[in-house]
Amino acid sequence: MTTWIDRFEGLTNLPNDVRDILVGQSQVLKVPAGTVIFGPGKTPENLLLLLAGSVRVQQLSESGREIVLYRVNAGESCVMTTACLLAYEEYSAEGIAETEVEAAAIPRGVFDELVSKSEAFRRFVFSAYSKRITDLFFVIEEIAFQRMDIRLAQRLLTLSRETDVVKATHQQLAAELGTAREVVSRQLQEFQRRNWVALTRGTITLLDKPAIKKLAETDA
Amino acid sequence: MTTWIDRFEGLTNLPNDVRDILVGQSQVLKVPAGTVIFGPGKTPENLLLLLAGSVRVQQLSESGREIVLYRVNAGESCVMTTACLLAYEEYSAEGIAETEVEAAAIPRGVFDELVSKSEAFRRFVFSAYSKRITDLFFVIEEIAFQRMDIRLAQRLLTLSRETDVVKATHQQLAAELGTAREVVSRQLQEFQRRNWVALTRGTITLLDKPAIKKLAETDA
DNA sequence: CGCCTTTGGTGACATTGTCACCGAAGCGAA
DNA sequence: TTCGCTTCGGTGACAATGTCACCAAAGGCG
Repeated sequence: MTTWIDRFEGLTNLPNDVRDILVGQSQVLKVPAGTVIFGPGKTPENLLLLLAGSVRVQQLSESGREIVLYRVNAGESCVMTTACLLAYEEYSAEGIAETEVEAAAIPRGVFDELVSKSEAFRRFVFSAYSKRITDLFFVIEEIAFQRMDIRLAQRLLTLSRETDVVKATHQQLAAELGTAREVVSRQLQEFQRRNWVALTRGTITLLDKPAIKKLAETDA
Repeated sequence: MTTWIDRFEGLTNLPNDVRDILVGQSQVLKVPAGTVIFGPGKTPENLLLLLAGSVRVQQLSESGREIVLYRVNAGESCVMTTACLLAYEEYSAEGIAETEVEAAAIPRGVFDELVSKSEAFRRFVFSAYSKRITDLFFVIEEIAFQRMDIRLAQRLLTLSRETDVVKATHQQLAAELGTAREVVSRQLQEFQRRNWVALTRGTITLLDKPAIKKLAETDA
């Protein structure tokens, strides 16, 4: 029998008893876009394994500025939810459903039981943690050492996916990169001047992806 | 009987059988200052629990610049070593013994066994992961949003500990903060002009800690 | 249509990063 | 000791980025 489990690469080889626990004790749920999955004052009770949609994890500073830390996509687990369960310290990050999200929710107790019983599940969990940590290392390196025009080019390519359009305000792009709106506006104007993009209110159309890609890969 | 285990807050309540495994299957070792504990091309075989000394974890960029991510102190575990064991992706961080380090080394297999058998040990491990992740969130927030003079003031206070002296070159301080030497030099000159510090080759003497502290806590 | 909110543009300025280059401080060997 | 080398720190010019105040255009809504 195939279940949602098979969508997770790290979980395909679980023994049957573990699969049964995972399927039987968890619940598949849907949350609408915009839902705050976790955040200050909102501790999740479950570990989420994303079946569809994506969750944006971002940091809010006291000064009101934001920065996107990473995204959790279908087939990945949101380990911050397990981290939150322990709530080591007050954290200031929050996770928001960017699209409608379908996920398998594993209650805390079941999570603990699975970690105890299954080596494969342990691997899955620790591997997810490691990935997030290396993601954060990457974010730090980008912020500290990478030029803003290169980071913006990279982000535009990421956000456009297979299309040529990015639906986002300059303010939202600034939050993606942890910078100020004016900086994004100026960079986009420069890209426009080079005929790389067309700008309209709320959307950036990529006219010359190869050129943008070339900049994005500068020194990478 | 007291063992090194009692130096770890999260491990004091382990059942006896788990304690026995931990003590019997691990090895206490010492490494000299400057040893690279883990890093690109150097995968550790053990989870380290620090009994004495400290490990500096830092990121190297291709361009040759560095930034200190966090430090692991006595009583803490170096979870990056477990992350490395899984080696999700190639990581570019490295851990270096800042002082002589005494640590309990838990082999990979024993670590896995303990995670499986003991709920308390699981808590300990996940709590350590959570702490590191929140540490990294903090680093990101600092880099992205905090002024350099404030960050330098904070770092000087941290590095001086109970003394009034920081033994470090401007270059080393720049690596602490992920900035350029010139920036550190200029900020220190400004501090000197205000009679907050005295500068000699390789050492910064803090003359007016309260004033430095006041700056460090600006808007905190 | 007119009002209002959101979005983006602009210039001035502060802060931080980069580059090229220099001089001073220490260190070791002759 | 003195010479020569390396490391450390200082400096000015400039580029890139962040901040602030303010304005104008676009779109939504009654």
